[in-house]
Amino acid sequence: MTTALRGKGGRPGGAPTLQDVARIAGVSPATVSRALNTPGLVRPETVEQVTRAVAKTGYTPNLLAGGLAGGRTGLVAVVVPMLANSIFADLAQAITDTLDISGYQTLIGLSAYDAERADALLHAVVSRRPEGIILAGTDLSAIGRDRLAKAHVPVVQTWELTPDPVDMTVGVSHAAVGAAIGRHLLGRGLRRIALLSGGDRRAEVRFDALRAVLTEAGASPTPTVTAAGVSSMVFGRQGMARILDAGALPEVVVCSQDALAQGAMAEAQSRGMIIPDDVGVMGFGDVDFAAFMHPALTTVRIDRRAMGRTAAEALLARMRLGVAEEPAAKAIDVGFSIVDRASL
Amino acid sequence: MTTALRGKGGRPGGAPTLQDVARIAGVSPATVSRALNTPGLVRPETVEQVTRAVAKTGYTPNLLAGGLAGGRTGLVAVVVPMLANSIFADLAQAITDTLDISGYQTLIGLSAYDAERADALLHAVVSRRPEGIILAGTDLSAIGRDRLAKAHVPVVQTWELTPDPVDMTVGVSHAAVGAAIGRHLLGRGLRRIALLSGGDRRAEVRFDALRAVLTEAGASPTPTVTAAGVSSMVFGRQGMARILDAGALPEVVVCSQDALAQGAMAEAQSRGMIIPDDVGVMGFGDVDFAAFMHPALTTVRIDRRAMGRTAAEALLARMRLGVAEEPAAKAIDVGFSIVDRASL
DNA sequence: CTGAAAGCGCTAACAC
DNA sequence: GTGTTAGCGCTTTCAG
Repeated sequence: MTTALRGKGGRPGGAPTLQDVARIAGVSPATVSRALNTPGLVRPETVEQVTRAVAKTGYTPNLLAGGLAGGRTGLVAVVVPMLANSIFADLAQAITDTLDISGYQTLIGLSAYDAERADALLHAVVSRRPEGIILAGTDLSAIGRDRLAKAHVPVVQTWELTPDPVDMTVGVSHAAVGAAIGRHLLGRGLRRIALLSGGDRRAEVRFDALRAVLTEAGASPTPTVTAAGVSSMVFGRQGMARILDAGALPEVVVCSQDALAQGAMAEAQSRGMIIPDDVGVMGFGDVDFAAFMHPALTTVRIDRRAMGRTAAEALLARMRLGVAEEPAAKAIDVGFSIVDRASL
Repeated sequence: MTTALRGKGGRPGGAPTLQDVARIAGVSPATVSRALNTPGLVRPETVEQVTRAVAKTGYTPNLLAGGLAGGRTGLVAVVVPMLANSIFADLAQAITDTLDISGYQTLIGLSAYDAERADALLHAVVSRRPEGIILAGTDLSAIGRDRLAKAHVPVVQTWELTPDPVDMTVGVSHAAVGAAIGRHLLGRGLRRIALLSGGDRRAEVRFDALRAVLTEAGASPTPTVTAAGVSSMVFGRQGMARILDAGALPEVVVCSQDALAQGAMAEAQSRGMIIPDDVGVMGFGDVDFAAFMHPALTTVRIDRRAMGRTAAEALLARMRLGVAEEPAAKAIDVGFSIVDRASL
């Protein structure tokens, strides 16, 4: 198992070490370390010598050793369900970009919407001793929570505003979104409202809140069609077909994702219906994309890039503070907005 | 800077160590290490004792220390330009999933299509001593190549079939794609062909090859419109407008991405044109998505998931082989297919 | 099958 | 400013 990593001095096979650099620069290893990490504490000429020796040897620091010795790994772990979902790709991207500026590297783990996977992943992740952890859209089992707590590391849970965060949470309240959608539709005088759900837990939270608002206002019943599956657009189309075939044409179909809404619109249009005149469609997620696909689509806008940035910044602040301290804020609501281009 | 990572025994603050587990289990640290990593070499009862001690202490191995001592980090680095682009999100996802099965963790780095960023990133990445590196859609500068070579680690370059790979390459030949598109269109008797390019280098490679095929066949000139920008759909729409406004209606508009094609179709449709009767549109990339958006869209299908899997598997095989050996194959062409639903 | 000993490459007090 | 001295927590020969 003697890989290229191993080997003695630096000559045959093994990567050059701090020692090698020190020898060539004619200084002690400690000085090389300082010249590299805190050049302010070293005489400029010495730094220069070290720099030359580094160039000559092609030295690359070993952060495993550095992290072990110094207690700082420069690593932040980000756990998302999957990258193929643009929500999490955007979040991960924004988080990575933000952390990068502060010199942290991002270790991304994919939990696959699976609690067991998430637990195993958390174990693996904590083994790398990250200085902070961001969980996006990942529900935690009891043992997952426990692992995180034991890691003694700042944790930010994001996407959804978690009711009882392990440490901190940054996101939106999906119940608030649902209620806002309900009030918005009622405010427009709409009563016959159909729901098309992708079936994920957060969609249910939104729709529950939405139903509550409608019920309270005495609005007509709201049949819900659940269309879960791999391709949201395809299922959106099928779901819309079911709604339209069911008789009683709704004034508006509220979809739990923009992709679903797109499929729904495609189905309506293929039947010669005009949106929003014949039927309104409402989405959720990425307003820019959605609006482009159909200017008459109303949707809920959540700025994922901003959310990712906020989450990362909250984590960084917390890391500076130290885990022992109380965080400045346990929860940050980044909010949302309803973008209505249809005048439904 | 004494973080929670540091501290002595395991009592106040610091995470429990192998030592702690050993003490509680009443065995030596070496035995604990074996019980955890190579349980086959340890008496079952001993393993049991260790397992209990691990549970009792809530011990999580420190992979920094493990990697440093053992020379195996269990880490593979994946560098992609960005996650917000679904091509790379899909690739990264497939790679991560595949590596996960073999027990490797994925360190994802974002190069932002920027050679300088990529160089810095590579340095940071190599510092973590990954056992393998996958570069997806990332062009390498001379110094980037050098860093990689010096890392003495298996490297797979993917997405594009790199002409002169550092180590191995897995992907498609974009020149072959372009030529195939050309032959396909000519075969359908089409001559008035417009090109709508997103402006990236690989798109240019495809279009150069496409133009060459057309020219050789004596096909009519092919005006190219370049529409680069943040939102491909919006630019696709604008680009299509330019093409349509330019006069001479083409029989088909070839777009360098599906998103561009979508925008182009939206523009054509908004002008009351029927696709593909009035004008054909051809895309590139994600056939499922594209086909759904418009059944009359012809596109080039590249299976990113399969590509990611193949790249990861090639890397794993190479890692087993050892960097010293010659790889089984320096290049693997995963191919593509043209999906024509329009009968253009 | 298990223990003792020797590092892996680097940082961090301390001295000088 | 710079060198010396100890480890960080783990794996791994090498004995037994």
